[in-house]
Amino acid sequence: MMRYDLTIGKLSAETGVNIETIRYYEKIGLMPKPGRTDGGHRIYTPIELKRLRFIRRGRDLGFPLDDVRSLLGLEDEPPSCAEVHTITVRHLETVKAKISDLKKLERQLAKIAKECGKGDDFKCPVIDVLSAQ
Amino acid sequence: MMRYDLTIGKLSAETGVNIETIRYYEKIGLMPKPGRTDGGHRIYTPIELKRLRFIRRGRDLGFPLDDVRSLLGLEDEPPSCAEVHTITVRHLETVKAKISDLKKLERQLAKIAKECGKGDDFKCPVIDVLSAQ
DNA sequence: CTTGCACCTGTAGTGACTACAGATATTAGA
DNA sequence: TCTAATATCTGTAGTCACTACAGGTGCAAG
Repeated sequence: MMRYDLTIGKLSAETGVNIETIRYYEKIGLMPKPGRTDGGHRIYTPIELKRLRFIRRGRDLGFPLDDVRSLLGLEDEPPSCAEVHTITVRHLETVKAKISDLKKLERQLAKIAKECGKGDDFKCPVIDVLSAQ
Repeated sequence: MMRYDLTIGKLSAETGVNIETIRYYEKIGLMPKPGRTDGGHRIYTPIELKRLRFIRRGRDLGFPLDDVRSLLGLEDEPPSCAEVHTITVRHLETVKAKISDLKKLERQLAKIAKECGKGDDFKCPVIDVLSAQ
């Protein structure tokens, strides 16, 4: 007899979230404790599928799990749009800051990489930069 | 009698690397085991100071510790300029990839953040995006 | 000689998973 | 119905690069 329940494997396939990760989300309280078969296997409902999709999208947008938790309304109540806005803008700022840091890095690396690889082992510009007093 | 030896605290102040981090580098073999006072405190030489500066600069350039290890020549021999070039270019590529990922994120976040915060709690665009089927 | 700071070791926590090991459940096919 | 293959279970440890204790000892200045 074929079961139409959502096993963890199907949930994983459906959402693209690793099985281990789903269990991890349950452990940290991001996903609810699901029902179980007589044998102890997890079975999920479409509500839980929706929730995992929500989490997945949040993660795809780079929100840390604590933000996702807030967005899900697990802290206290579902957040107001203003609260959501605050969380989103704050996250956007950290993304921007990371980009600017990485661009600085990129310029430095590109500069020394360009000099490098020209053969002279006794005066490598990368090693020079790293060794500079 | 004042000692002119480099204690771990001075080394830390000199390089900007945390004391705990210095001990961690020692534990993972990135920094050598230094001399000790009779009482067991670490004492460093200028050679070790130079090495830590090298590591610090490598980290500032975003190289993972394993790359720094290679650049220091701790794997086998000191790397040739060509090897250094390979490591640097590979790192540069991952930096570029990260930037492009983050820019994609930035655009998505900016777009939904702009829609959001306009007051309507029943149709928040961020929550909408996350909840989309 | 005391006081206060620096330093010691060892362990656990961070974020967000991932990777086992060793056991049990379930399902598809014969 | 039995069996073999696959799926899932729990629990722990590992990843990266640190950081943060706790509880103890060393050392230098006044």
